[in-house]
Amino acid sequence: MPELPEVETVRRGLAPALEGCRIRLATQRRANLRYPLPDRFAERLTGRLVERLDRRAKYILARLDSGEVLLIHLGMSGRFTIHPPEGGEAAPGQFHHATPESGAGTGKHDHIIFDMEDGTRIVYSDHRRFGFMDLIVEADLDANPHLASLGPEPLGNEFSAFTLSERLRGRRAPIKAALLDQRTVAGLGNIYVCEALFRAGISPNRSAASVAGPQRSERLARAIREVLNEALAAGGSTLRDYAHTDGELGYFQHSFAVYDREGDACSKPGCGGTVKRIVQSGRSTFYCPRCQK
DNA sequence: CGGGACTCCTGCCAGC
DNA sequence: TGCTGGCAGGAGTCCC
Repeated sequence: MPELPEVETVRRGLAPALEGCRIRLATQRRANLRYPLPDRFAERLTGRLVERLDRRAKYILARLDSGEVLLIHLGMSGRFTIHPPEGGEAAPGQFHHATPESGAGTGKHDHIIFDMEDGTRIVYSDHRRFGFMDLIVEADLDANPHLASLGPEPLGNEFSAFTLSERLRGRRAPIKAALLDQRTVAGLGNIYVCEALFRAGISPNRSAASVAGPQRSERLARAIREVLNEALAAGGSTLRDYAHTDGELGYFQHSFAVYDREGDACSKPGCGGTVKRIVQSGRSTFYCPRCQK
């Protein structure tokens, strides 16, 4: 689920339940996710006020009144569900709005539980456990290894054709691999890299360096911003009164032009090509060999 | 250093 | 129906 648009959607969904709210009780049901949880993880969260919820790349950052930041990465399968108090009403904008049921948070893969002061229960579950959480002193945040080497936010002001070009120059790796590298641009994953390259008409096999010129880098930078913005809009628009807990977010998956569409006719008007699947550094790439050059 | 292969973990689905 | 292999939205580590 989680590339930038999904993580931002999750952040927005969690915000009403967390921002300005105090954690009455945090519970960890195992000692590790992808990595060991920090010492006394649950105790350090219990009683804390969540002052603000931010996002950087694919990370969610919960700033706490203790001066620490709870860093959250959803990995491949990390999910939050929000369970309003019995008899309570879901705030507008909440997602994964589960019907209040005792037993929420007791599933096999429910690893972390936040019981908020107002009775809302927030459950983090992650069946593959590629996600992780950490607690970091706020002053040390920028130096944190997870965050320190991240490239620019693609929807932020510092991202442009020029900054993209600078980060592609001289790199011999395929552009597909370079874009998955979070040091190039932060927040892209397999889906949106495929989609952005399709929109830009750039072959995933082309070397990163060969995309560093002004024309291609401009097209690619624009395509990245476009696809992320559209996905964000699709995710956000369907989150309101979203009533499932199956982890599906938004409906942008119906708008994929190439991702998971092997064998389909290319959607570019007049192209006539067929979407192909190849494997690059162990991961599927979908593209149209006809119009992506 | 850059880049590619491998790794972690579990679930699901197609194919036999 | 049941088993097997392949694949899944990520990214750190190791090795050349």
